[in-house]
Amino acid sequence: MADKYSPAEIEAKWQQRWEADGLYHADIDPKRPKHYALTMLPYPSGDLHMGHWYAMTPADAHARYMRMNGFNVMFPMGFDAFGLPAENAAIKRNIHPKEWTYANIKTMRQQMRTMGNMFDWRREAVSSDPEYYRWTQWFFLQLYKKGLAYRKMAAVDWCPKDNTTLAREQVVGEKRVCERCGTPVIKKNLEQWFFRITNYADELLHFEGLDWPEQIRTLQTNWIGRSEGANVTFKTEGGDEFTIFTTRPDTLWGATFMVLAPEHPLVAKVTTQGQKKAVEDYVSEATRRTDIERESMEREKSGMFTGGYAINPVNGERVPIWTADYVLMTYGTGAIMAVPAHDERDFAFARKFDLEVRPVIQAPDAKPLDGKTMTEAAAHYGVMVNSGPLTGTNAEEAVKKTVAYLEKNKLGKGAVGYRIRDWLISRQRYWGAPIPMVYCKTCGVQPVAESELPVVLPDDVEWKPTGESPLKLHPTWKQTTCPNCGEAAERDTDTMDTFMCSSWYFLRYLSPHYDKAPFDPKEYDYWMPVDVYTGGAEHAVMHLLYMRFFWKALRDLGIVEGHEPAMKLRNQGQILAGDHQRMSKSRGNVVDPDELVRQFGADTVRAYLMFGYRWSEGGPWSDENIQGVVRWIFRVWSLFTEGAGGGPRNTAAGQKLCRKAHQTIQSVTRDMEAFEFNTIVSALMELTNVMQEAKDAGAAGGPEWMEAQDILLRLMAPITPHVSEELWARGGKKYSVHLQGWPLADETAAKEDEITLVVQVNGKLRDRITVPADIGENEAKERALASEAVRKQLEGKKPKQVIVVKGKLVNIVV
RNA sequence: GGCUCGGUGGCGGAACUGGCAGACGCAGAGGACUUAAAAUCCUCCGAGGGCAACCUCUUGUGGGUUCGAUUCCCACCCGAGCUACCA
Repeated sequence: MADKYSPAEIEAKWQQRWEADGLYHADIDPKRPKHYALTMLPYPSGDLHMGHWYAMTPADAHARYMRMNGFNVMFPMGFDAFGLPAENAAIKRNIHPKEWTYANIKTMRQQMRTMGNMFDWRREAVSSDPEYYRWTQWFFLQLYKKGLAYRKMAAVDWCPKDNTTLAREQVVGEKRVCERCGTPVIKKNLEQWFFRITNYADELLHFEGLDWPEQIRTLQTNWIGRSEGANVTFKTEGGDEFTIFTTRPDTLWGATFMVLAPEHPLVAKVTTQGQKKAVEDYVSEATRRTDIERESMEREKSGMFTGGYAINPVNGERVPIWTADYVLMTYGTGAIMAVPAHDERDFAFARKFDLEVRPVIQAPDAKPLDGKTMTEAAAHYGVMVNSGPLTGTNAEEAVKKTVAYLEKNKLGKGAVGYRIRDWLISRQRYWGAPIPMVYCKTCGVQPVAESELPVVLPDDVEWKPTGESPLKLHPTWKQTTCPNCGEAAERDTDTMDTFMCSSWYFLRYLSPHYDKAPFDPKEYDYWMPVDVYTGGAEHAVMHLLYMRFFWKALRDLGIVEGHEPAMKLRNQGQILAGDHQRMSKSRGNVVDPDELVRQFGADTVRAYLMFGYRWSEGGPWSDENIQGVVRWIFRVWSLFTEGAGGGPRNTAAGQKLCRKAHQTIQSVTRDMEAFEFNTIVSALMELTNVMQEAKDAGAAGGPEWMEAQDILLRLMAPITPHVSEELWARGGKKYSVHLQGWPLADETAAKEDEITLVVQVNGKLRDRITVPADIGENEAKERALASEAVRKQLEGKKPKQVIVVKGKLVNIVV
């Protein structure tokens, strides 16, 4: 008698059994090839939501697939527990961040267990544990010693709501808002810690050997923003040298004024007595403007003539020097030559202040440019005109020849500019790893001794943000002694950007409790690098870039080997609410996975998330579509638990089933490799349908039937681990289905012996004929020409050409 | 403005290397079972025309290459993401 499919019962049962047996423990085993499957770890900001399920369960399915293929698979999980999300949630509820975070971790751990994933929980790492952040601090010290961490005063991005500085990468969107809370950021002059990610700008552009999505590589490449050009040294009339960066050295003869950033050190010096007041006013206004909300900033050009002049080194011309805030102190040299005829921004500036526009590049087939009448800059390349010795040089070589000319005459040289800035890692927040540095009145900045780590984050702090670092307000915490001279000194009271914690978490999974180093070298040697990394594309220029930088820095420190931490990257899309909006509590459109698990079981939720969407795309949640998967699992259940049904043995049906089963192995295997889970589930549904047909035809119980059952359960095991295990056990097979090998397709069995040949006339479908699969070209042609429908179409006309595509079609051209 | 990705039935989505467009599902229609409903099962299901065999149209729009284009090329429209005074 068939009993009812009861997911709640069987899922709990198997989860307990797997746990008790340590079925998913990943231990070093030199006899088996390893596979490190990593999925991005969650912030413990509250409940586990649909996005976590969508990211983690297909990743789990793939990890399980690798395991069935003979790999020793490690699939660890942890919590990115420090940082703003947890802290803000805690503030809102007036609970201490530590209490809130650890309570959430406890709940989320339980929720994650209901997914039925093959996480090895013994390897769990929590970044807010002292045994974890001890090593985050240790890494900071290593970077500091290598000169990759430095402190400087700079105009930095500040979030007025979260009361902290942010890295450039964490300021997003048109309105330049805080990545976490959406508040427009402002600029503040502060002394902060930075990591020299710019040292690695060039290397980070290289993705050789990495199987990463094009999209991520493009985003990172654009973010790094490499541009080639030249540095050219100009002299002021007063004799001071200053260097400008340009990507268009070929326009050097068209420079009609110079622009210095308002913060440029030379501004004060070149300013004449007559312009002094006006320039000082402009500079202070420009500096103040960076403090005002960015939103109100207009694109209208502003600037002030300094009264000073520079000498153009290529032609000795006297060029006026201006200062304007459209030139940024943080890019290039903070100074430019302005070529209004060929640069949009310079053009707008020149028109506004009535400065000369002089064309020096001419497009070959266009009317000669006239600086007086031009209405927009001509930014294209072309033939150089009015350019002294280089006049006549054409587009392809103009830039190169100019650089060569500059170098030969010692006027400048080729140079490369990058858009990326150093990574600002200081945060004026409580819930993070304290920066392990000490300030001594006599010895200056001193690193905490490694033996003193971790610098423990105190609990008894007024942790609500005030704009000052909470640790600064603690009565005693910051008081310490100088590691160098032993006199009284003060600790750094900022904490580290949580992206620092997540830049190395995959190394901590190797040995989360190891206390001699950040990781156990034995584990490292076996498991690293990460073979497959899965997660959201929104981390393209944050976590995914930081992580690569961090790894390269560790490599140069001799801590790790190899150039990249994760070889293959796959991104999932986002699950939206049914109304195509992002799920959010404020919109009230959140679908609770716990509720769905109660209603349908984890297997159904897993299978639906894999079936309903192209994984890389995501899409809106649908309560209706999940019904298809509910029915499918139920049909599979019935197929295995109901009696074989009577009827005579039907060999044709059995053969068809056998063929379908082996074809399904082929397609599911192919799609697993490609992370295309939706077509995996539909292929499994098709196989189920053919099994039903075979059963109705009386083939149940036969050898093909038994084989198909075996194949279906193995193929389903990664997708729906619980029901597969249950039906596997009920079939009297050896525990566990998850320890079985992935089925191998028998090519001969999968082969069709008859195929449908498409017959076209002039590329239009006219007939379909059933022929033996191995039909020869000539015979196919003959049979097609013999077709009734074709003869009707031809009306006696002679075919001009007949194209035969083996196994596919015959096209008759008249 | 720049870069990137995408646009296929009422809906989610298939289509491997240029070769039957719409697999697999959802929703819908009709039928079986039932006192009835739910569940389940069977049939139909891109649009238009035709009693029918069948014909015509159809993968954002317009061109092109090809025996043949959802797939390749060009232009344009629309949407999403990233970026934005980066010289």
